[in-house]
Amino acid sequence: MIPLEFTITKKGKGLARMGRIETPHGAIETPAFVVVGTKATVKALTPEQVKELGTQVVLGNTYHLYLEPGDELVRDAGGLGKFMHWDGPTMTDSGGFQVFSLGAGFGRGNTKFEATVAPEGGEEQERLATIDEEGVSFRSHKDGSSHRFTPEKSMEIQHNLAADMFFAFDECTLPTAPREYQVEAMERTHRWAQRSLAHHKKFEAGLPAEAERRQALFGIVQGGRFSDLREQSARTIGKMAFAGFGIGGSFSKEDLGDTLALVNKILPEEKPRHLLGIGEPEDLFLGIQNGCDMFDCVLPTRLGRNGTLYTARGKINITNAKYVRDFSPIDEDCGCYTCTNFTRAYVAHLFRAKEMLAATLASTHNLYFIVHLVDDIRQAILEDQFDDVRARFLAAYRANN
RNA sequence: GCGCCGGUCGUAUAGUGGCAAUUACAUGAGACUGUAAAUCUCACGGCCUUUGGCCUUCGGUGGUUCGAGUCCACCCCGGCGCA
Repeated sequence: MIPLEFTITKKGKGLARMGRIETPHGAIETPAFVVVGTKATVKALTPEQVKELGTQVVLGNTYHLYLEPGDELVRDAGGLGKFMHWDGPTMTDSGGFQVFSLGAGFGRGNTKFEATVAPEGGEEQERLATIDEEGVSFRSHKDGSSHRFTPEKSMEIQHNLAADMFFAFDECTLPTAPREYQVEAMERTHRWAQRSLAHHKKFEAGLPAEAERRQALFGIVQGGRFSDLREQSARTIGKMAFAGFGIGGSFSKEDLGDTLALVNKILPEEKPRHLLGIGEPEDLFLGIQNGCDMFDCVLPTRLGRNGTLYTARGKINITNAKYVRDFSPIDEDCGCYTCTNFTRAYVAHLFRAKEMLAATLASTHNLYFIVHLVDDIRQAILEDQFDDVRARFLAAYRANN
C-alpha cells in the first residue's frame, strides 16, 4: 500500500493550494496546522481536547521519545499514536532540530530567525552536541549520558515510533552561521537525506507486502538565508524519492515568503510540503500563499502556558494587571471551549494562582485560534477569497500591536 | 514592676561601623517560531544630565563617630520568662 496519497483539490493565487493527504490514520485537509506533542503529549491537553479543538495531525519528537521513554517502548506500545491515544494522523521530527538547539544554538538566546537573534555577549556555554560527517554525538539534557544519532539511527527510531509521516535526519543551522558553514551543513544534510532514504527503503523492502503500517518519509530542504543555497537544496532534495518535503532551517523574517516561493517552485508540485517549526499567524499566510501545505509550531502551546494568548486583535498577555477584572472572553469572536465558557478575569486568576487549568485553557484557546486560522485560509482558497481574508485578518490583528 | 529577646522595601528574611541595604515570595513589564521552556529576562524608595549623580530611608527622639540599619541613652510597640 502507498503510505501517503496527496491530492490537490484547488489551486489558489500564486503558489497557494488546497489539498488532501490520505494517511493510514485518516485524511488531512491542507493547508493544515500540525499540533506539536513532543513527548507523546500535547502539553496540558488530553487527546480528546486536542481533537475537539479541531486538530488533524499531531507531531512527536524523535530526540525526546528516544531518551524517554525510549523508542522501543513506544514500538511495543503499538506506535506513537496508539501509545498516546491519538487515533488520527501523526508525524515525527527526525531529531535534526535538536542538533541545532543542543549544538550551535545552545543557550536560550538563539532561534531560527535572524531578526530575533541577540548579539549575546555572554560566555561560551558547553554545547551538548557535536556534528561530524557520519552523524551527531550528543549528551542527554536530562542526565548527561552520551548518545549518537546518524541518519540510519534516526530512521530506526522513527520506524519504532511508527508515525504516518516522518522526516529525514538533517542539520538545522544558526541564522548567523557564515555562508561557508551553511554550504557545508547543507551538503551534509543532502548526503544524510540520501542515507535516510536508502535506509528507509531497505526497511520497507523487509516488510511483508500486505503490511498495513507504511510510513511516508519526507526529505528536508535547508540552505539557511541564502537564496541560491535554498534553490540548490530544493533541487537536490526535490529529486530524491521522498513522499513529501519539509522546509527547515533558519530564515530571515523579511524574505521568508520569497525563500518559500523559490523553494516551492522547484519542489515537485504533486507532493506535500511541510514548513517546519513555523509559526505566527503572519507566517502562516506567507507560507500558504507561497505553496506550503502543512505547518507545525510550538508557539500556540508554549505562549499559552506562558500567558500570551492570540486574539483577532493581536496577542495579549493575560497576566497583565488590566485583565484582572475583565469579564469578557479572551476573544469575542472565538468559538473555543475557553472563550465560550470563561472570562479573561478567570483565566488571569488561574495564571496568578498558578493553577494547572490555566495551561489547559490557554493552550486550548491558542491551538483553536491557529488551527482554525489555517482552516479559514483553506476555505478562503476554495472560495477565491485568500487576499481578502488575509487583508482583513492582518488589519485587525495588527491594529493593536 | 524586673529580666531577656525582637521591631529592616507589600510579606518573610540577610545585614553588628562605609549600605539605597541580601534573598525569597508577591507585584509590574517583556521575551518565546521542527519544545533542555507550567520557562526565561528585566524592574521593584524618589528624582536627574542614568556604566554616573543627588535626595530620602532600616519603630521614635537624641547622642557617640569623618561616617550609624549596625554603637550608646531614653521612649513606643511585640514576644517569652519571673513576679
